[in-house]
Amino acid sequence: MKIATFNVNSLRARLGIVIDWLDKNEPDVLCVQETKVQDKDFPGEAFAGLGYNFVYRGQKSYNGVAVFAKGEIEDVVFGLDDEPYDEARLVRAKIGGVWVVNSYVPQGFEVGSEKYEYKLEWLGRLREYFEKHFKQSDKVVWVGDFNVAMEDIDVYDPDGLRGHVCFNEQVQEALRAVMDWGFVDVFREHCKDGEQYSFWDYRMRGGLSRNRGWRLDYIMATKSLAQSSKGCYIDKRPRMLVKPSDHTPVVAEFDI
DNA sequence: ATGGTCGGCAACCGA
Repeated sequence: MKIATFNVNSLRARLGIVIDWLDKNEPDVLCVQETKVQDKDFPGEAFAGLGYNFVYRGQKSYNGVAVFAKGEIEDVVFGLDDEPYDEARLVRAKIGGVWVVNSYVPQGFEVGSEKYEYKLEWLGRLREYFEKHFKQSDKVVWVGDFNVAMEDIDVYDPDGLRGHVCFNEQVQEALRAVMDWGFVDVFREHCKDGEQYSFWDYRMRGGLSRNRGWRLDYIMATKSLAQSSKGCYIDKRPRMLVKPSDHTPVVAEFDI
């Protein structure tokens, strides 16, 4: 099973890129974030034409998640377990015997702000979510834009960026607490190198050419599932296109 | 170099 995650920064603006990527890479599952489209305007026809099933939940202007799969998508539930549910940031579904959880973790604005506190609380609630709905022995793959870089090698300038809303000990501990429920960082299992990023800020001049990036997009798997992973890679090809997202896809293959 | 660029959507917000 090949599964991918991609923050598309508007599905409609990036529709051609996403369709082309799906057509060429043929993942069994693609999870996307920041679709930025209301459900009534979701561009589903293009994906149906490729033979993909899909579920989605969006809102006006911001957020939005979707899951595309070759197989049946079952037991779909959007959002966390209590208010605010944030249905446009989280979805779980069962696909081919694997539980897929697609999340768009709040970015947090700046340390000390209400949005930052919300981000920390959100990660805390996500830990409870996994405790409630799954067992560590289940095959669970948790993917998405986590808006946290875990280690120094996951950002281009750790000393300059330390304290950033996506790179400080507090958010790292919050994400670590979720991971400690029972997840393995599949990319890191296969690649110990630095300078392996999935996000480059549009505002950073020459950010991509100088590789001034962050690894914010993850594929996590429960231990039994991670043991079956054959590989994991970041696909930078979409960043070479005319209208790239600021993120790029991360892909993992499992021998199941 | 205390900046910069996107997308959505109609003035700024979010990233």
